[in-house]
Amino acid sequence: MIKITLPDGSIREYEKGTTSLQVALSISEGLARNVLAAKINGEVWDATRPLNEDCNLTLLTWNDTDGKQTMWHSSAHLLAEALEALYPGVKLGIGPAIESGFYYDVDFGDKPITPEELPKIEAKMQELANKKSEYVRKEVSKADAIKYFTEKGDQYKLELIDGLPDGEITFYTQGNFTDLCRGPHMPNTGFVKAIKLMNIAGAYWRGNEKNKMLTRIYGITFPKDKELKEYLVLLEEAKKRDHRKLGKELELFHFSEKVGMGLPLWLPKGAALRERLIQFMQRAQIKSGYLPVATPHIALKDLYVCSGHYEKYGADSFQPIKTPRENEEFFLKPMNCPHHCEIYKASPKSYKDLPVRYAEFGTVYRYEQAGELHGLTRVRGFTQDDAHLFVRPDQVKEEFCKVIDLVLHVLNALDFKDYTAQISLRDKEDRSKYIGTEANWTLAEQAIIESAAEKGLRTVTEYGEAAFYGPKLDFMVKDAIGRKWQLGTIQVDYNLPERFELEYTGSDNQKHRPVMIHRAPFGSLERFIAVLIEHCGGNFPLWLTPDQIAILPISERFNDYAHEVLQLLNNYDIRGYVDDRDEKIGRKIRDNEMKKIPYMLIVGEKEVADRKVAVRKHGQGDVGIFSMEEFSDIIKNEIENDFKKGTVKEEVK
RNA sequence: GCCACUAUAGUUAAGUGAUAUAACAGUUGAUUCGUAAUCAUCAGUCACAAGUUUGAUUCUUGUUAGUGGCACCA
Repeated sequence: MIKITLPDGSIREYEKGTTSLQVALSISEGLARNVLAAKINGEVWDATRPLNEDCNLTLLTWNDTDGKQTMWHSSAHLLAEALEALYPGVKLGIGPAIESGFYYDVDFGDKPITPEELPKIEAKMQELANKKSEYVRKEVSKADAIKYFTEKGDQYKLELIDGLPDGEITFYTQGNFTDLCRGPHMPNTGFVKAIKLMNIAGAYWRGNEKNKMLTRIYGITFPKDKELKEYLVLLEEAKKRDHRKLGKELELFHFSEKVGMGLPLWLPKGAALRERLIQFMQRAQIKSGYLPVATPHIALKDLYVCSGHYEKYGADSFQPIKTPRENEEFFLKPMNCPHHCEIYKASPKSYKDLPVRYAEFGTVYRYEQAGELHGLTRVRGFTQDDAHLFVRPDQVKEEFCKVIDLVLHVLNALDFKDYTAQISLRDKEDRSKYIGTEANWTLAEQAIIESAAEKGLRTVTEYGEAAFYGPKLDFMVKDAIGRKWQLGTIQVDYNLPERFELEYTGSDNQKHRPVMIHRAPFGSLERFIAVLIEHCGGNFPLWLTPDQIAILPISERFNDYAHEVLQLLNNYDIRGYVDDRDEKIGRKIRDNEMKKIPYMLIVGEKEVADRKVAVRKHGQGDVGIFSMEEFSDIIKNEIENDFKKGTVKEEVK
């Protein structure tokens, strides 16, 4: 007999070799019907796998993330089975579950499939699912595994087997399909009741661009048809928040083929938004002891040779601009840091001067490959809210923590709650791509890890994601359709001070090397605004929105009063416009609702007589009649509330 | 850059081997209006280039740009 501990703490005894599914059955038949997999001592197992020792057991259903993942992974196998049935001779790559659904990478040989064929594949999958074929796990020797796939002629699987140790290889079979797979899988294919193959894309085998490109088919499955429908509706809703769509509708920015791809043009309303964000950051930075600096858009090649950027990115940058006579080479600036190093060097520094914090809204240009451009999130010309802190080694952690505060101030002020801080460290094995000494890297990595822990950030650690010159802490936020983007970034750099031979005089009267911290709480303004648009669905916080109010005269007769109201409210720092088009009030309301204007002030006979305004709030409707002073208080309070959430400590120096 | 798909007016779309349709936006005029679309009027386009064809917006090829991925991201 073995003892099985259930999540509620109760312990039950079963015969050795009992499966999780049988355990479920002993609890309730309904539960057993819904069990997709089981978590055994924290590890996800097939529900049909025999249990031979005492263990903790959690049954997993569709309501558990791991349950969903199991079903989606099994669905990938179902897709593969359907593909083998419909397209004999296809070669299979890998087919994992992903955050929403699954994919399978397939080599169709010389006859690629088209999106029109997807419904046919879906139908086949459903047909196979309805057979309720069991997923059967089998441990195989490496030799047998190689034999099987050699006979099948699937070189991709053979390549995968090649990298696996003998004795740890398992096959899973359902129906007529057998795949190399670690598992786990759901008990049988019958759980799949709704299937949607989303799209087809190319993907390099094993993610290496030197390898062949396989066809990747993305799909998702559900245990109920209703859930699929809901999911598709959700996707539609998300598309409505796409910043590219809203940017057009709200007249924020524009791309022109004539100007060039990836080069955003900011329209007046978008520019107004940008300006507000810049002001917001400038205020916070002044409080935190930053010194504004400004640098040109081009610099001599030598600057980037010195910084190391030329060696690393020279070939993948916009190519140099040459002077006609001297033939000097200038590069468009891809970073602000080398310039700031030169500013640091412009005067001798004492240990008493540090930390020095140079801040610049610097516009930089990077040659991004055509295929990677995406709305405002990935562009070729963008503005960073960049700053470089030159600090003594003993100040690194304190300064790092202060920068985290600043980033949190930004995220709080804009109501971002769902973010993760990603700690990017060196690749564990390959260290050839990094420059700088082992000791400095270790110091920097430690500083980041400790600061993040001290600030209580929710972190994920990624090895191999560090910049070539140092580790970093990135704040990752999701867009409307779940794609993750890096916003704020903080990076420790021991390399540039070395390369630029930066120094300060210590209390010992000796020369010392400062440490540099790169930081950009927004990251790039372009990307930040893109994510912000999607985050708030175009309904910006009142302090930020380009137009806070629209004044709507009932008819032409009240236009003069409307303009007078605007003038008065301008004096209270409230901005907006008068909608004095020759339209009926219903029309004006509709149009301004669509433009997501936070407050509409309607003025007619009564309002003129009382010198008041009828206030209508976006998305809520009529909220009553107020005097200008009362209305200004409403606005002021709302803005204050937005800001109460974030705080920046005053810098005392 | 790679794989696949797309390109019709400012926007969103319909359609065709004989130069094309609608809605909204825009113009002009009427209307002077009380909380999500007043009526009428006018105007404007088949991304670009080459080819096939009596004839191409439609078919083919190329270019450019966009979309979904992959790879890349100082």
